[in-house]
Amino acid sequence: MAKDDTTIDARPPRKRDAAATRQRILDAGKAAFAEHGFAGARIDQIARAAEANIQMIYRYFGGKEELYLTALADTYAGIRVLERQLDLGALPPADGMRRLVEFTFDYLRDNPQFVAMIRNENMAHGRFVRNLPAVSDSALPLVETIEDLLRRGRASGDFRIEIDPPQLYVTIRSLCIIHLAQRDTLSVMFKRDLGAPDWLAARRVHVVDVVLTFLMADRTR
Amino acid sequence: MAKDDTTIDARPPRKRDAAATRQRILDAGKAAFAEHGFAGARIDQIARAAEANIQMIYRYFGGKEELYLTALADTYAGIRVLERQLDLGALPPADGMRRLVEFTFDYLRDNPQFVAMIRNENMAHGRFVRNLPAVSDSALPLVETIEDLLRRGRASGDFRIEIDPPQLYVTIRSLCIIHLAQRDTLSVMFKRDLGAPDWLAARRVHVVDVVLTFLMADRTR
Amino acid sequence: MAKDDTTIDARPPRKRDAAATRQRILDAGKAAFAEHGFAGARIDQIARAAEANIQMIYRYFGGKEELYLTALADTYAGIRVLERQLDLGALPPADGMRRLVEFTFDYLRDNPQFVAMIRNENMAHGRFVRNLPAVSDSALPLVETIEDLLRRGRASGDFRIEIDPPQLYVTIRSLCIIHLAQRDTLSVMFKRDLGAPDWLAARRVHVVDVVLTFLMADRTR
Amino acid sequence: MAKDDTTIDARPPRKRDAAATRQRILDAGKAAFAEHGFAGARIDQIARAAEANIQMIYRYFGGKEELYLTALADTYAGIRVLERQLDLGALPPADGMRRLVEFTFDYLRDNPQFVAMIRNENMAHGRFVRNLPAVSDSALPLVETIEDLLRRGRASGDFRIEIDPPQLYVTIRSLCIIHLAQRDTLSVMFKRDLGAPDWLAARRVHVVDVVLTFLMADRTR
DNA sequence: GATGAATGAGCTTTCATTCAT
DNA sequence: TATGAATGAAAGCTCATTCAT
Repeated sequence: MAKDDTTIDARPPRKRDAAATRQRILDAGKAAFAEHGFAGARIDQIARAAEANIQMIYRYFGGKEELYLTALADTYAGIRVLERQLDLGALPPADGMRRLVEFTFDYLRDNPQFVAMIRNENMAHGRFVRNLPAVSDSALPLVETIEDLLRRGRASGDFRIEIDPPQLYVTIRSLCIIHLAQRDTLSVMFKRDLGAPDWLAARRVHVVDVVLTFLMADRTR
Repeated sequence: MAKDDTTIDARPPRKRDAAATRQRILDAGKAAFAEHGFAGARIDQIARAAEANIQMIYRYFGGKEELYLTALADTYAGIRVLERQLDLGALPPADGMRRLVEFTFDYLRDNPQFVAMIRNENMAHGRFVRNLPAVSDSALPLVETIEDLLRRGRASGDFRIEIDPPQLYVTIRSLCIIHLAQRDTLSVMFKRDLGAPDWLAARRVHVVDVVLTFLMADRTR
Repeated sequence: MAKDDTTIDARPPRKRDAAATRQRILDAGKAAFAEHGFAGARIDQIARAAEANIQMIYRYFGGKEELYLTALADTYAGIRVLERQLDLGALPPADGMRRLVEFTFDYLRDNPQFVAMIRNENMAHGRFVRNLPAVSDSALPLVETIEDLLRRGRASGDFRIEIDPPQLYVTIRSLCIIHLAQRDTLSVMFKRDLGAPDWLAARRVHVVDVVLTFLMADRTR
Repeated sequence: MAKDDTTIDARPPRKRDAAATRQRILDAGKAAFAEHGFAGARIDQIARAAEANIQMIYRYFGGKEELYLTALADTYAGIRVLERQLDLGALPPADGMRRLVEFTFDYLRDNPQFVAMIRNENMAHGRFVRNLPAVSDSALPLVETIEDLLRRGRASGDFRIEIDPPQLYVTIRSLCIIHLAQRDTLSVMFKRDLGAPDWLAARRVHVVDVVLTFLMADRTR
């Protein structure tokens, strides 16, 4: 009946591993903040979810705010690492751009906590994110990547437009994130679930199409 | 008897106009919810901003939640009305589409409370918006408008692509709203203010370009 | 038996008198702070003692610290008023001095909260008292009174010593307060209760004797 | 194997000396209790100040309360020892009395922790001090000393007054301690620092004068 | 219609203390 | 002997809400 026949109590006696406890708290915090925002997340609920107790949050992080900051930094760290591993320099520009869009789309789709944290931050008017170097420095490599793709694309004749890299990235980001960041309102509006797999698949194709068409279309005719 | 009409009363001119008081509360509520979200907004602060007192909120709306719901409905009502007045049927399809994009862009730019309420709702997983017919019914005329534009555009040869109207609208919405909904994080990321007038002007041109290019580009070559 | 025969419940239904509630809280606060010090006093216990609830403390005073400050100021206000009513100018200098000492002795004996608050403040290194004008200005009239007595005493030949008024007042204060401020330690030390009426009576005589002898003794012989 | 005697160990020289650790904790405790009182002192802060950790406090003393008791007893032990070494029996009565007052004055001035602990105890209504034989027995030799001085003084004609020895000692103590025990309130009141060296020097002279004048004055004239 | 008084519920944070190695 | 991990209990404070004029 219990999950284990031989032991009476399935629960582990007591975790005495600081790193593990800290990590469980951080994970629980990320989940809670993503789900409820900074103000809405409850410190005792995070502790319970982490199978720890409240005081451990204070011991390991200092307080709710510090835990949030850590969760935020940790969340941003994820995409940063992957973006750097992309290595689009070896691909033909159109392929590289397609790859970048798809990566962005997939990453956001697969990391709802990241999307949620972005929302939190904008709700708080960037109060915390403003002090995270991980965020304010995250654009540079990305912009350089895009710049390189655009340059090579124009050189090869694939891309026929001059475009500010940040402008382009904002567009890519917007196309890839809107159905996640505003999933509920849009889903109600269109009476379909914008998080459903088939819809996501269709949108992925569409988004790539929009971006590449924009870059490659012949406007001279 | 007590209050004498002819004497100058030292007391501040207490508004005895129920409708006006109600409206002031609603406006203050919309501002507060937009600024701080549902959880973050303070009922007493709303009362003070409305130059009313807390109990009036309960009298006129029933509670914080009901006030929020009213504020939400009211906020959504605004765009609905304007969307219906658009009357794009008379314009050539490309012009109509440009008009639609520009209207969307401008409306969102000029109504930050609307953008903020969308964020609130998605943070709350659509808890309130789900029950607002004003929202769930708002897409229909829009979809019909787009359908009409697309049909006419394909007929005229201007538009060379088959596209699901909701998909297109999500794209338009995304391009027009991202720099507002995620203004703070993107501004930190790119070290520039995405709410600045010149940036907005540039983006407006870009957004129209992206949409129209997508629809009009010749993919056959 | 109960205060009213016809009602079942003797408790008043609910106090709706703001001033009375505020006063009850202040009184309870003064008692609690005197008894347990700032850190030791409990906000909920004060509320209960005042037959109010915690939130009223915040409503009327702003917080524990502000309540303490008010209690402190209020406590100091008491002696200030009485000191000003002393009017020793009409008495012969020796009588005036005796009167001052006796007043000081009696006031301190009859106002244990004042003595306790002095202790609190010194324990807190004057953190709160420093910002109370009621305290820092309280010495001036007193010093002037003493100065007048000393001048007149020297002129009449009753007092045969030159003495700094603050120095004298510190001595008077010390003689009158020590058995109260350090009642417990001294009582343990001497195995008798220094708060007992007969001991107090004896000390009162002694204290007056010490001060007057000091002022009037003939040191020339 | 692990720890090598001949190699320089990078680790800080961990004290493996139980007695030394205990002493450091006790010293830190005395300082902390003197500074902040029993309730205000923090157990972890004491541990840190002692360069030990919290658990050592429990190991060596049993808990906060027991540490406080030990600190209290230790503090009282100091003055006891010195008082016994005074040996005033060899001095002429007036000189002996002067010596007693000066010793009391100097000891209190130089041992602020003692003054502070007295305050703590009176704040706690003697809860701890009551059970310390070191305190309740401390008066006896002192009273005997004073009795001897008074007897000899009256015999020699130097002292012209009958006075209860405890009464006199309370007066001496009061004159010597007030500016220390109530330094902050009195300093604020008189707008001068009662702990300043020159003020202390002046008071020392004054205090001796008050006591000796009281004892030696001719009241018969 | 409007307002001061009162309250229930909950939240973050702190502190002394004990457990396990 | 020493230390990192964990916990029970409570404290101060805030917020939405209702009561009584």
